[in-house]
Amino acid sequence: MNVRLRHDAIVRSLRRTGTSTVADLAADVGASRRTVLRDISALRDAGFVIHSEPGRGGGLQLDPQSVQTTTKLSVAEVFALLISVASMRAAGNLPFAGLADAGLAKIEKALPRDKVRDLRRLLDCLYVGQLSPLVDISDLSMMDPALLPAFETAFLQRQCIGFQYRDARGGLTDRIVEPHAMLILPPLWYLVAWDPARDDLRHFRMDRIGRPELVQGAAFQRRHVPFEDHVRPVRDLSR
Amino acid sequence: MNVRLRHDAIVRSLRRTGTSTVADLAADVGASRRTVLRDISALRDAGFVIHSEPGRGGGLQLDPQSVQTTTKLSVAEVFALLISVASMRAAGNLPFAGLADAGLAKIEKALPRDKVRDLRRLLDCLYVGQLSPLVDISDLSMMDPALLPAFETAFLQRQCIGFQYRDARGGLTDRIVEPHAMLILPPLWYLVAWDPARDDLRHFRMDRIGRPELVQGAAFQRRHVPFEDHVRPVRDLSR
DNA sequence: GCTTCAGTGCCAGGTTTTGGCACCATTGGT
DNA sequence: ACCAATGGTGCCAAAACCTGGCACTGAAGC
Repeated sequence: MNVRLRHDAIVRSLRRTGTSTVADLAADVGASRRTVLRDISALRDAGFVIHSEPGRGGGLQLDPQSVQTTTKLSVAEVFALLISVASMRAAGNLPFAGLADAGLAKIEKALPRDKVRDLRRLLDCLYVGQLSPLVDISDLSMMDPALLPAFETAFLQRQCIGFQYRDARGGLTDRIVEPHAMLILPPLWYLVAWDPARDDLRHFRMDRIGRPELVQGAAFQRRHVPFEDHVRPVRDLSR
Repeated sequence: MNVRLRHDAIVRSLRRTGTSTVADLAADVGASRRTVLRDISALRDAGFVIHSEPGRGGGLQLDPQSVQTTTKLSVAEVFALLISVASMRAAGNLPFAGLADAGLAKIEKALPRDKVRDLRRLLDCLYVGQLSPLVDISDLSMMDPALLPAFETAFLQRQCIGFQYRDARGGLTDRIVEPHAMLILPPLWYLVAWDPARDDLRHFRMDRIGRPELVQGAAFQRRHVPFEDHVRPVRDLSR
């Protein structure tokens, strides 16, 4: 097992159990006691605060304060993984097509250890919160995943996208918009997009969007306009 | 020298010199030609586009675009991850926690088939796009990262958070709100939060928020209200 | 005094990384 | 046509690193 993954596993285990002994951890992550001790030492070097108590009833305990750091680290790891997926996708063709067994094996081996620091820096800056306890992410009834690839392409290539939209009153309209962002407010997803026809920034509920398709050759009209101009209308949101 | 550091060094060197040969790189980072070639291969797997030209006057060249592309994709996927990790962190034991853990562990092992499907589904479902070409992620002038930890805690622990807010007209008000989500619409960040005092959902520009602090003991008033109720006002956004 | 625990030092075995080598393909110059 | 410079690959042995076992110490509780 990879060192980094094992470190993560240890941190997760500690967070889950609260307190556990080195021997338990070793059994948990499938490594020897000695190795776990080395890992603990490394984690401490990396900034994790891990309390230890010798003697009967003792054990290791991860300082809850440092859990933030913990999460960042593991996020960084997963993120690294996604980057590799992304690169595979870029190299290949279809969205996530590369996620075959071979691809995953490749992820495991080939790369992204060198990316991790960059990622961590990114993650320090990029953050999102959500009202998690109220949300079951696995309930995606409000969002049809099949829609996403088209939007992904539109976002990344600054292409306009057309779709049918059913508004709050049930009326159907055809839209061609420049997609800017997703607002994820579980369980609802909103597309934040500029509607050139209405010269306004609109929010579309993703679950009301149907039959999206890229508008070939229709790049953003505002391509060369400074972004500030683009975003200005949004100020309305902030009241 | 560490692999990761060497990869970094190679990328830096390539960026600095524009074009250089494998032999030069080897001398630069203090490794053998063979090792540098291996590193180049790894970097390519990781998504760096490195052009190469054999023959006299040839050499390696790092495609400046490719670095951006990598970043763009990463940003898109960070969101997805943060969401899953957020839920993982909060729930600790619910669906996604298992999936994330399993995903990582399996990858490490060379993966059972059935989890691959789950993982793919996870990746398919969690997604976000952004108008990347217009955005320089490193420009965070509009957002003070120092603010984030407090908000993270507030999100995750459903604690109210208080801050000073300078509204569009420059007036200062003190707010105590229940934070729901971040809307990231580069370069602006918005906090989407319920303001109990005004009984309304508001959008706050993060760059107008000052001196945030958790309101100890002030959990969300609406803690046990079904999420739908909570989110209903947002429908306004979708027009 | 015994047991349970964290922690350290050491070493043999195993795994991974590295460097050297031979070799091929391509390119531009002579 | 030939040569030198350059990227790229396969192979292998040596070097470096990681791991697990072992013996040990010290602290805490019973």
